[in-house]
Amino acid sequence: MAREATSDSRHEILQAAARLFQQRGYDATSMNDVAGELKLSKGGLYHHFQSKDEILFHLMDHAMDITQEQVIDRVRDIADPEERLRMVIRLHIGVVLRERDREITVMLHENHPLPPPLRRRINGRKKDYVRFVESLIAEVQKARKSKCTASPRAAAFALLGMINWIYQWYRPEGTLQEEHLVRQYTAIFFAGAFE
Amino acid sequence: MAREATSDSRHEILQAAARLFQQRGYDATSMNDVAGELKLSKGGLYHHFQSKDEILFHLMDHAMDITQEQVIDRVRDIADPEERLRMVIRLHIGVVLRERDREITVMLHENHPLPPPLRRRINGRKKDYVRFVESLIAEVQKARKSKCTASPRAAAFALLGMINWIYQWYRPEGTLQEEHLVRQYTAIFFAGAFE
DNA sequence: CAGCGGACCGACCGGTCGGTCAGTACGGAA
DNA sequence: TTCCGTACTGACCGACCGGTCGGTCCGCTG
Repeated sequence: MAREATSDSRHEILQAAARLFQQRGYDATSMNDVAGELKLSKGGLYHHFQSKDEILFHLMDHAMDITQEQVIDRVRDIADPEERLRMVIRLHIGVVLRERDREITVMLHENHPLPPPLRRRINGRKKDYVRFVESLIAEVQKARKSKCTASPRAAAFALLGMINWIYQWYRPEGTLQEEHLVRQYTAIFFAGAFE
Repeated sequence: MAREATSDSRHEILQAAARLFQQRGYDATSMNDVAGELKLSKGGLYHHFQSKDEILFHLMDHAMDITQEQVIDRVRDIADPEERLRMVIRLHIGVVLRERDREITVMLHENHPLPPPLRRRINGRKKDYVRFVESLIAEVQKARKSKCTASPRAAAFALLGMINWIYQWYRPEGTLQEEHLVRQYTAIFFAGAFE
């Protein structure tokens, strides 16, 4: 009971913080701003978290949890590597665009220097994800017996770059909708922009 | 004389600010930090610029000048659209990686809310550049008589995303060097990751 | 009922921020 | 020599920052 209430509070704080950090940026958001969003004082905030840094860390760590659950775990059972990669592209775009998952864009954008141990943990998880995409690309290249002009590493960075950059320009009310984006990005990555 | 000296000072201030903003971020860099880099007091800084915002604006505006000079102006005389696009990719990557041009990554990363007129000017110039790339892609598609599976707009965003994201992970001491990057990104964008 | 402990408030801390301003040093024009 | 504009200093301002702390409220347990 008590534990759950605490956990709920922490979760609500993280949600409010994610929304504000995404809108105004981490540095430009004060702890008073976060407290004001909830029915809480700044002091009350520090009952749940030790520091502003800790909030950012948990936000980012949660963003990596979301990526794990919403992307990696959901493609595990797809046998064909190419289909798996196509689904990764679709799901990863979905996670970046989903308005509910604001933690993702906060994690993508903020590079506030966390205390080294925390920073290492987040960076490690990010690198794991890059390696996951990289090895999947390598698998597809192998299955297709392609000439391998592109190294899996560079291809992974290119793919993650084009998807992760979306948050910089995407507007839900714009003409480019999620399904179009998925199809076009997939086509470009698999066959280039001119096939 | 006097005007040139002033102009020189402003330029030096912008350079120092660009370096610090890139390293620590705009919000985390104080005007004292900037002054400390030069032989100047904070008050002296305000003799050359009205506000911290104004420095950021001129930094970003200069970043767009660099893009204009180092990319757009240098491909104007290339007749073949495909060759022109290949050169744009090469030059744009060069600008993002060049350590001298720190303004570029500051402009790419910071989204501090500038006063609306200034914000509009920067956003306008950014959009102009996207349109430049977009129309170049359309031209290449036309010349190649390609089936046009990808809309030029989405392709432009994809290309700019994969290139602009580079600053997030690139380390000069790493194994992926500029020339490799240029060749692989060009290959991927033209023919996909598996041809 | 007592009393304990988690949740929370709000005043407060030292420090830093962006920005201001009176004053000064100085080079050149008159 | 006087005077003026430019470049610049350094002390200073009010606002606000992240974080702390003594104390209060209240539901649960015994």
